Amino acid sequence: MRAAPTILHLDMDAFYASAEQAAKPSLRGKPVVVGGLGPRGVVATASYEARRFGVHSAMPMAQARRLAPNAAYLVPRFALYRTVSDQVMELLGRLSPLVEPLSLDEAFVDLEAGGVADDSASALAIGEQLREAIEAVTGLSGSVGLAGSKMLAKIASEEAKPDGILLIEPGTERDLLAPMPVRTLPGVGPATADHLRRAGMTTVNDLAEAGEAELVRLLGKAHGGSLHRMASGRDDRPVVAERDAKSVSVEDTFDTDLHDRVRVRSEVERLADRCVQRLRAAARSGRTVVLKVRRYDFSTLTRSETLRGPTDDPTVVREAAARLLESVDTTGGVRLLGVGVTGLADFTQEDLFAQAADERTAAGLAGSAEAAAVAGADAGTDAGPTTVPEEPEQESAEQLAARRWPAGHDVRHDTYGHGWVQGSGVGRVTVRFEEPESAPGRVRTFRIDDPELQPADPLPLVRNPADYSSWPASLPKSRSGPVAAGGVSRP
DNA sequence: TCTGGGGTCCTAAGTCGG
DNA sequence: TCTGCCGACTTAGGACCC
Repeated sequence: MRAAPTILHLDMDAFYASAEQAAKPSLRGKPVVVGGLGPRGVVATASYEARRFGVHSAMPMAQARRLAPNAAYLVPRFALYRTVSDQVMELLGRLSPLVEPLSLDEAFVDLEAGGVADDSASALAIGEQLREAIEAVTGLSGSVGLAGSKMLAKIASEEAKPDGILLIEPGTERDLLAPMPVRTLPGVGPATADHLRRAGMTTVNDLAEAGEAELVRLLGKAHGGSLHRMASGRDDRPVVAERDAKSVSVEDTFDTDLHDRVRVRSEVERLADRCVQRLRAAARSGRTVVLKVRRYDFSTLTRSETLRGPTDDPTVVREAAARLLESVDTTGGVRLLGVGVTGLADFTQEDLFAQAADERTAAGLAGSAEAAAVAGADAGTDAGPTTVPEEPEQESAEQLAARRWPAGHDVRHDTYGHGWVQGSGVGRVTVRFEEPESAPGRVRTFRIDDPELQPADPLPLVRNPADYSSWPASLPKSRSGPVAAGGVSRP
């Protein structure tokens, strides 16, 4: 806990849904739901208009459709969100070398380390300027929380939502926290909240008064201890700029459960290949291979195998995953499969030699020539969160149309210009022709194989953004040194 | 109508070596 | 050599986060 409220938490408001509304004028002011559209999809983000119907994230899509049948249902477009996120993070990087992104739409900033704020007044001023800058550059709104610790800054931005700013003055945090429900604290989810409720604790004050020993007894050393500190308003976790990933994993939920063992096996190998592609893209290698299986009844189990050394060889990972699958009973059906790698190491030249030596040994012993094959595969897949049809070869015309023309994706028509897919089915695709800065546009319907219609890249949400290249205006001298040493990357 | 995908951290039990 | 203890590591699962 520091003396001045100089930790800033930024949270973009209903990020995915707001980005879609900014991209599609006809959706502004309307309920928008972004998420997986398959039979097992869930809501990623609901616009505030959709939330009024009771729709919220993590809710099954089918339930959302019943609550808000007239909302627009869109598939997420991570490329667009990442572009906007990069713009936002670039602005944050101007405030401090210490920026800790939590996701595409959220980050902590240590304003003190940036030398841009050292008291409440200057922190508030910077927070307001930041919100203006984000709005001007991206067209979207974000909420800002300011406090002396990460926990309180995050609680503050949550309270400020939507489109607001809130500063928690040091000295007031205990009183502010006391009446809040335990779920407010980071690390308290449904299970812990239930546990605490059974012990008679429902508010943050209950936790603070229970004492550390009691919480440790209930929840264990690490969790109980940290919870008691949080409940007492104590949180000295630093803002950490760059942390290395500790694992890489991919998983797929299937539209219908898999029963065929051969099919299960081939899916595992496909996932292993995708996992390795990601691993290689990150220039890492890993030592422990993890297989995840979710069965028909939603019971989930994992099996792992630790190799003698780190690898990024697709054959090695594929075979390890296949071995792990042998120990899993899949009768009854498989709902989800996942393959991951942990125990990550930086990919080094030595690894390359070791790898090659291993492969020669393996080839020599087992006589397997393919072991040395290089997996240059780079399919550039961007599957998104949609679930996988069980039998691609038996796909209906409807599914085919949805795959070629995903709801919400951009298109360009030779005659009518830029638009987005409003829906598709029975050989037809419906397109609304509008752009981020146009008036709401008109809808037209085409055959799904209309040669004039092509998929298109998202357009920038703001065509000519205001120039923030010299923001914030007055930079204290302290910035020149630490920035270079701190190593925050700015495009 | 059930319940995504990508992660992190913690705990507990078993094993192994010194 | 036997026994006990400790620490490190592996494995599985659970909770939580966005």
